[in-house]
Amino acid sequence: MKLASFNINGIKARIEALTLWLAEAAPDVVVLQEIKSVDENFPREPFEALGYRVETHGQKAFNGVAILSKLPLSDIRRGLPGDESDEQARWIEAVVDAGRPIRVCGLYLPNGNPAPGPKYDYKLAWMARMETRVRDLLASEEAFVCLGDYNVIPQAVDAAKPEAWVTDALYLPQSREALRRIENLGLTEAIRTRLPGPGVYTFWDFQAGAWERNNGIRIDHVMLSPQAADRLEDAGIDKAERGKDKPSDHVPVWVRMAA
DNA sequence: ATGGTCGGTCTCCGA
Repeated sequence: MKLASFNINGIKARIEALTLWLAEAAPDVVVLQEIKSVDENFPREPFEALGYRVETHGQKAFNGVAILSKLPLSDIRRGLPGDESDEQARWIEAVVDAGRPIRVCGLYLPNGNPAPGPKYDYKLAWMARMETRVRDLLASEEAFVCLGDYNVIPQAVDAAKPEAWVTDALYLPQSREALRRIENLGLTEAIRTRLPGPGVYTFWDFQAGAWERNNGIRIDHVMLSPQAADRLEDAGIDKAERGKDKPSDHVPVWVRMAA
């Protein structure tokens, strides 16, 4: 089974690039971030035509996540637990009924800039809530995967120019520490196990010729529970997508698991 | 040294 994550930066602008990639990469399940659409306006048809079930958790203009799956889904949940007042659509999860079930959590972690400030406080609070959710899932001992746009550069090796990020919410020590707290609960980051770097990136800014200069960062991650890590076969990054027509600023990341 | 680009949208905000 192949699972993927792709921050598409607007579903309406990405229908063509996304359908072309899906036809070529053929993931069984893909989680999307930044759909920037309400559920009612999400263009389901082109994806259903490719054999995908479509589950969205959208909001107007910003954020928004989705799961596309060729396999049946159950226990679909929208929103990260822990704050009833949080209206930002950044978390969706479901159990994929593969040969053995696996829970898939698709996440769009807050950017947090400018830091310090209320947006950074929200990022850190959101990460604390995610830590709680991961603790609860680990206690269940089920196989699960948390994948998406984490908006955290884990280490200096994960940026072409780490010195340019030292005051940025994506790289501040507190952000990286919060990410380590989650990972150190017992998760395995699948992409790094196969592609340790340096020079392995998942995002290149639209500005200042970042792609042409390979001025990238690694911020899209795939975290596996111990039971899921046992089933990891391969992982990768579809870097070529960034060089195609009308690309997102992120590229897809994927893992292949034993069924 | 600093400006540069996207997407979505109550013409500027978020990234």
